[in-house]
Amino acid sequence: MLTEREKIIFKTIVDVYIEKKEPLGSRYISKVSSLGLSPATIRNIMSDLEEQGLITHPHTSAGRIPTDKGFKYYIEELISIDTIDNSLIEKIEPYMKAINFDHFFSNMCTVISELTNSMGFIFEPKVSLMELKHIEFVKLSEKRIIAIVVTNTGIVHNILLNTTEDIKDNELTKVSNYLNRHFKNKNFYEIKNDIEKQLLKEKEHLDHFVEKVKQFSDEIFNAIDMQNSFYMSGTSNLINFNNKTDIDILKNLLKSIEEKTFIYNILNKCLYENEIKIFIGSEIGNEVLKDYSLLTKSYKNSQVVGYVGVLGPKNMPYPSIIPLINYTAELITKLLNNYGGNND
Amino acid sequence: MLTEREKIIFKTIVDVYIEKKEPLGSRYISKVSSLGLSPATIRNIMSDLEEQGLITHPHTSAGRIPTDKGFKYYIEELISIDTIDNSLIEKIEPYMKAINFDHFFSNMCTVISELTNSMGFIFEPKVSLMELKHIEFVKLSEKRIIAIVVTNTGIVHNILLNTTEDIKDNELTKVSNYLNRHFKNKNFYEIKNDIEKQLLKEKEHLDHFVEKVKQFSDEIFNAIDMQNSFYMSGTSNLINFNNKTDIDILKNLLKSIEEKTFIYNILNKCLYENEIKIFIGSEIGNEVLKDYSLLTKSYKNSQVVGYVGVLGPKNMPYPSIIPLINYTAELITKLLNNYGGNND
DNA sequence: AATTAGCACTCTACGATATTGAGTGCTAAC
DNA sequence: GTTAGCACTCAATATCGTAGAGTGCTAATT
Repeated sequence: MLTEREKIIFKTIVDVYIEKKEPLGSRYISKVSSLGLSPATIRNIMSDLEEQGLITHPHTSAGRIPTDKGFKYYIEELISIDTIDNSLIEKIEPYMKAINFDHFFSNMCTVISELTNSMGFIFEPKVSLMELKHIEFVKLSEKRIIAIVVTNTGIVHNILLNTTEDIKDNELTKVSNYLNRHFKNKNFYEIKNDIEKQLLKEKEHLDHFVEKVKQFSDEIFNAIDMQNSFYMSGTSNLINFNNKTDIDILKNLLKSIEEKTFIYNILNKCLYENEIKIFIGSEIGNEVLKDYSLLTKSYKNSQVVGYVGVLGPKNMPYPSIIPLINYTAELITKLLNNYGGNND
Repeated sequence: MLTEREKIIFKTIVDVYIEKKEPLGSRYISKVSSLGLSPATIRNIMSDLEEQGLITHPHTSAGRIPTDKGFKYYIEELISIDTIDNSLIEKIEPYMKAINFDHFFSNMCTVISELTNSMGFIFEPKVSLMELKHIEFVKLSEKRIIAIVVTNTGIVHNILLNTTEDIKDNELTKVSNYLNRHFKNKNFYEIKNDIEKQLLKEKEHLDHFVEKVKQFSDEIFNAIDMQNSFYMSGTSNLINFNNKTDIDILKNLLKSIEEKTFIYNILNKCLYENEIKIFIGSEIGNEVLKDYSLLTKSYKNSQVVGYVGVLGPKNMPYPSIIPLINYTAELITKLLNNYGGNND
């Protein structure tokens, strides 16, 4: 456990490090701190802090920097996360005008990345938890049909269907009417489970029809389940700092980010989490990202729907970024719920 | 004009430079070339080529590299663009399975970038030239409606509409029926022009209705016109080479690419071009891209619909990449025409 | 007249070496 | 408990020398 004085010194170290992004020496901290202690005393305290694993130094004659554990402690114990700054909200507002949800999500990514100087991302997985609002078929050509599915979040999915035979327009209308009638406002998980049972009931009268519905809906709901949308913006911010970065590491970093798999892995760990989750350096579980932090928060309808977050330098200004992510997640939640509201 | 011998030497220089990506000395070219000339002779020829502006050397004691003009000459005069290699086609095929057009376009970008070790992109602007296949409204909540528009290319657009009053479901159906009946298979340009005239005819009987249709369709067709989709993949390939790249330049490069404006500018120059267009180095018109080349070709329906291309190192293997881009553009053209075929 | 050998010259890349300065750790004095 | 002082460490930077790749020019060769 840290003494009060140690806490003050440690917080100063992290605060100044976040601002200056350089290792801090005892002389400098002594000057900057309000405690009026000499460099030698600061050195002793630093030595204690290092023993506790909160700070470290890159080499013998370098100043101290916080460790991953140090950042964690700083975030959890030493800073208060207040509400978001009003000036930030003003900067977000203009981006909220959007012509559809795709557009809205890209806008949000852009504004997050610009305000945080990091990479902003929004991930929209697990469509299974969404509810069907409307389904519609459009015939493109004789054997090509496009299925359009709107969920309660207002997001529009479309799936190409190839058929072996020419299906008449009125047949298609029958199928969509049937699906809309029976499955509207049910979530995809329920639909996939119920559809077989439901169809068995009809079996007696309409054989060919049942066959069609089954074939289509299997294809559609499986395809939608695989449609994870991933929006991101501000990748170039990741090479803002860290001027000594090896070009090879950088390439791997960009490749990692492009492939997104590490983000999927992280987000899987956050399933059903309500609070903002913070992964610092090695916690991200990716060697090339050891100098970065990832913050993410879920936005939701009735259940978890997706994630919004940032990936940025480990020494990002947490006290202002954390409220921003919280605010954005709430904003998206609010919007989705509004749009998908109870009236139909 | 070059002599036959100069052409051979010059082609050798470019070929080898593309392969080795290093400045070539006279000694090496002398060995590699089949002409059996001594380094001194090669030096004389090189000196002539340099006078013509086809090659240059980074500094006094360095070997020669082709200039932008040199690459242009090489592409236009010295290589034959044959058909695409079969092994490449085999690699593309697995990516053609897609659940919708978004998916298909991203797949194509990925495979292009992987096969060329460059950044692959597909740009889909100018929706005005597309034809309306189907329009449909889905009510999300009392004052929120989502308009879903399918074009003849099979691409699905959706637009959020905010209304001041609650519009009944059957009213919405009327509007969509009206639009589908009158404007199906017309292109967006025609629709925007005709809609006012067309509506005037109806004015007599249905006043409120006309108002609604007009308001909606203005909003919808303008919004779609602004929906330029830009797909890209393989950004990290742009820092593959050029190991001495300054980190700052790299950051600007990524930022440029993220903002895409330079690509828009380029593509505007290519409007209605049928042949593949090649921009080498400074021709791209962007300082940070002076060591890159951009190849792009339009894919099309009845008129130009979009562009597919790559951005990669200036010394990319043009003889294999050019056919690949040609093939991909044809592939997309074929697919779009198939899907949007004449049957409805 | 075209080609080539030979040589002086230029410039980068690389490694070795020295220097500077920031910062620590320890000890002894306050 | 705090501080001053000093020896020590190490990264960063600059300086220098060398090796090597390559050129350009001239004179010799074919």
